[in-house]
Amino acid sequence: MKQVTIYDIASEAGVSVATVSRVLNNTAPVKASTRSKIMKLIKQHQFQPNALARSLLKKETGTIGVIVPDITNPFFPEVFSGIDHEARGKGFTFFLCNTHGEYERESQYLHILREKQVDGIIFMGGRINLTKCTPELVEEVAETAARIPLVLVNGNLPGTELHRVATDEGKGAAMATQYLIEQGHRDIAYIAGMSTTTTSAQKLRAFKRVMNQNNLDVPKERVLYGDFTMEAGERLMDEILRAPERPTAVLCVNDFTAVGAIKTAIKAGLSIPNDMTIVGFDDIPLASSIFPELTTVKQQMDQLGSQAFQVLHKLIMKEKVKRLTVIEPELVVRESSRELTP
Amino acid sequence: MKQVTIYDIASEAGVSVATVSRVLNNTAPVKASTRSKIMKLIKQHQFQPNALARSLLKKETGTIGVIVPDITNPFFPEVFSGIDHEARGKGFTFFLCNTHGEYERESQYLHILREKQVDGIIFMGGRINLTKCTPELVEEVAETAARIPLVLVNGNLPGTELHRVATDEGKGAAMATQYLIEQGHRDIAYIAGMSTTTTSAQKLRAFKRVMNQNNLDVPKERVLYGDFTMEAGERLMDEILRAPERPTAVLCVNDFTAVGAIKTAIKAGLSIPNDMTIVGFDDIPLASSIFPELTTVKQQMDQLGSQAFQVLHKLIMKEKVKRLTVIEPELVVRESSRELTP
DNA sequence: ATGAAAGCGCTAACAG
DNA sequence: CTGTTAGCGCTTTCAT
Repeated sequence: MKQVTIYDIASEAGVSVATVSRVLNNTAPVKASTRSKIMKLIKQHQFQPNALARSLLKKETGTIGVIVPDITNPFFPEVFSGIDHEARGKGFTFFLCNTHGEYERESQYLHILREKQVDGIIFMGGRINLTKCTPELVEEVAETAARIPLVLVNGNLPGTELHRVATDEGKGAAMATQYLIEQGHRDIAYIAGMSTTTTSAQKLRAFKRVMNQNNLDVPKERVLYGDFTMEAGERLMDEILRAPERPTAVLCVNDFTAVGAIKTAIKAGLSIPNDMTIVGFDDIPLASSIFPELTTVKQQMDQLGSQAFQVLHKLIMKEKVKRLTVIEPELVVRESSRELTP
Repeated sequence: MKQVTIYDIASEAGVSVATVSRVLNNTAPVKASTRSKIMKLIKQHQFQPNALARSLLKKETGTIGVIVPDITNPFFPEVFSGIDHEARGKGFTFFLCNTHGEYERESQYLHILREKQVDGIIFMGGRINLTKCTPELVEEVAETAARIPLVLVNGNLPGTELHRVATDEGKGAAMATQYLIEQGHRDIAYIAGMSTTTTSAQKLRAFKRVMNQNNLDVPKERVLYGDFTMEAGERLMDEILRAPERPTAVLCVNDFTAVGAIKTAIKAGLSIPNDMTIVGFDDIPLASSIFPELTTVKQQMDQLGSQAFQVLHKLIMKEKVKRLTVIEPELVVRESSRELTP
């Protein structure tokens, strides 16, 4: 089926393409009679202007690229939803770029998005979460950002001046640790993620700091490294339970890990929170779906998304924006934690 | 920063744009020396061809629209992931269109995707899951499909001949029901979704059929209607528990509902599966995250996605494809169900 | 092996 | 109020 163009409409209406364009965009007054004649033809032929042609000319596509490491991880759909919600009505459409955390794919997408002339890019996960990222990987993003508005979500690329919006994860971990201590816990373990990852490292640092401030020691064996998955949580909790002394509380780098930890603990015959307090991080929907409901540090994913879009939008509009937008974490006490009564 | 074009490269290299285009696309032999000269310029200026211009000409964008009702529902990211996985390497990029199940937004996106000249559309949720959909809503999709390859996932629009890939949900429900009966259950309740929805109605029909085939009655009060959410599951289980007689098993329209049901049951002091068997549907990751792990009917979401893409791709390539692709459901027995021993 | 030129479908001056 | 025309950046004959 051949695409009908503005020319077809114009000639059939006996006017010029300019006139049709005018009624399409309401960009100049058109005599009511010709306008309605054109409108009728448009309806009749189901004419829809070709956005490519328009974008080519206007140098804007109304399209934004969203790069995520894994759309299957509920964290990202929540953020996406926040972006979408905020953008709704502003007429943007989103390319969803799933990278599986592979830097190679991130590079590809950065490339593709530029070719496709997106108006902006929101970048999450992968290389921007590394404690040390290679100069080439950094440079690539910086170069893209020099041409296209770009904002980093929950990440950073030291040495660059990129715009970013991020949860204060250190603060969140500190809050959780403080809470645990106030509840009487002294022997607390931390189940971390990969140590190469800022999201894990920041929390660990905050955890240790607060412990030390309270004159509590963090022996080496109380920090276990996993990979953010439920399986890691299961495995590491198993390790914890196998040790001669068992901590009274376990702080986890994220909710998945915490859920895995809880499962293993329960299967081992413990009662949560009676025998052990377990705290997560993120507050993904899963956290409140399990039983016992998880005490966790909430990242406001929707806020992360909507703020990211707001910043990006200002960048696109060439308005002034501050470099860093911080989203406050929030401790959500539910059922997996309790006060330690000796 | 002004975009550098093929003209800039051409003039700087002292050749015509045609030659540059040829090295870009490897579409005709170019003398090695000029080729490398051009290549160097391309690297140097970080030149990237404008995909809009190319697409305008070629009439293909390498872009596909994916319409989902709610990206926050883990079912859809799983399907998306399947699509993405299958499409990887074929060089497609995806517009993710989140409709919140609003028909109005579905219409908008159908419109937008056409304007943006996507090569194809994958449609899930919303109007295609209605037991009766208004003719206008049907027509709109049919009209789009007449111009752009389109496939329906887990849905249908009676009266049209659209391509679709879908799980045999009726069969899944039948399998689950049969399993329950074989396990000795006689008094089984079904927690449904909205009755206006095919995904709920099909399962209910299958449930009743299998019950009847086994000479079992399904009294009215054993079918409860909710809205697919965890809250509905909680509320309806509450209702079930409040009644004088309690079923020995509950079949749920989806996993969310089942999880809600389990939570309420546990809070009411029941032990699952000892006091009651609960079965879900879908097998989203949540199903195996909770404790006890959920017995459920697995929809192979990744298959749904990859098959949908395969069908769409053939449609795009104008190859022959069969109208309907069925994905087989699979009963996954885990911990929330048990044999009824009198 | 390379260049000239004609569009792809649309918008935006510029002229009436 | 409306038409003419020059591109937007690229690909693709058709020549050379």
